[in-house]
Amino acid sequence: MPTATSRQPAPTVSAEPTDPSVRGVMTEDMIVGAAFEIIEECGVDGLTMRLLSARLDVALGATYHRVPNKHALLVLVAKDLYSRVEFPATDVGDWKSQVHSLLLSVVDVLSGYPGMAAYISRHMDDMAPVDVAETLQRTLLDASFDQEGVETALATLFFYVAGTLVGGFTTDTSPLDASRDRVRDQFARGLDVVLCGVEVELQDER
Amino acid sequence: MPTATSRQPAPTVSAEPTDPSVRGVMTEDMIVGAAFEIIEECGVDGLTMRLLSARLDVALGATYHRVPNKHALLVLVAKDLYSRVEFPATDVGDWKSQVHSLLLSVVDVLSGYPGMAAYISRHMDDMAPVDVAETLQRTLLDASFDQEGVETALATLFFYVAGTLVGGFTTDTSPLDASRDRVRDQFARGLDVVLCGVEVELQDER
DNA sequence: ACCTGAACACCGTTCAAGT
DNA sequence: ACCTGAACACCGTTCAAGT
Repeated sequence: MPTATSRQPAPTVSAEPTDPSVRGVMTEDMIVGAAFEIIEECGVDGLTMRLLSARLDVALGATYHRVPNKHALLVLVAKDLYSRVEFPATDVGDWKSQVHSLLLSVVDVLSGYPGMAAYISRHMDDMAPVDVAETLQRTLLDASFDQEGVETALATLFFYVAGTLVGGFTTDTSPLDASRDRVRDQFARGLDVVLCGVEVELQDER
Repeated sequence: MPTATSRQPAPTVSAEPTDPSVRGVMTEDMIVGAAFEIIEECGVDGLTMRLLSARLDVALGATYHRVPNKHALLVLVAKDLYSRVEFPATDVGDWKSQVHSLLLSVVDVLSGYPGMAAYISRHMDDMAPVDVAETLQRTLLDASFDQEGVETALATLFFYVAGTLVGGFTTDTSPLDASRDRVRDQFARGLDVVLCGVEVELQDER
């Protein structure tokens, strides 16, 4: 039975580079975990290789021993975030509700880490959410869109989501959960507007 | 007769803070102008107060004598860019085509300055394009939207535009004009999809 | 193999000192 | 009033040196 498929829970990153049973080693997971904490509190702009090292209680060089640079670290962070996105069941609801809940999950996952979406948007080459994109594409194709329609719909949805994440949620430290909820609701309403436009586009094609 | 109203052309910034006839003074306009050149070539990330001062052939402190800090400079740059946006005539075409051409002008103006849209998105408090927002609001109200509908439509369009600007156009130095045109076309198609959804929303209200 | 910490080449911003 | 340039407090990244 095809149910909702979330991937994995917390900081899971690639294969184990070092045996975690050994005491005193600093794994990639620990670095990514600490990075999450800092980004949550101070945003991506507040994430500093020095601050990160201090929180891990190691020297600056030790962090660089596990992670080649800050960008690579943020790629790992993004990958981990994507693994938390919940993919809706393919047999429940129409394509619109499936796309709606998938993208709402994306926003929920990313909106808790200020500046992350902005960083991802600026580095789409390295950090594109391929699973999400492929799922969206499949969903639209199953809904009998043709290739060109899928392309337009995907780009439109994509830019709408990116815009909300970058512009809607304060990129700096926003301790106001109330405003986050308001933007979330606004996003959901606007998403339905966009999906409505996509549907009309679909009807024109058939 | 209400025709297309562009504001002013190139680097025009506020009132004159110093008499430009005096030799040897460095006006705010000169700083903003040099900033434009650098952003065009190197993006906002490549704009450095030192590089800017070097291009103006003055010491670092001289730049800070005219402009309080880098953020304030970018606010001036944004204001100047907004003045280049072309506002469509209110008596030609329907509301959809008016919104379409206004937002296309916004994209045209901002897409030439890599990283600028991303910076604006992160500092909406200081840098919101008020004229554009007000014009959009009036256009939608004239098209018989109610207050709530206008709000949703505005937010949706806004986020879509922001997403395209931040994600669609490479934020770094993109010497490929071909890809810029492709993204522009894609934006225009997606914008029609969004406007289509907005129109259906309007019909539901009436 | 893993970690340390000084060092390098940058930033934005400030400010005493000059003209 | 306007400008200079050294100085401060940061960055990301590197790398000889230790264990």
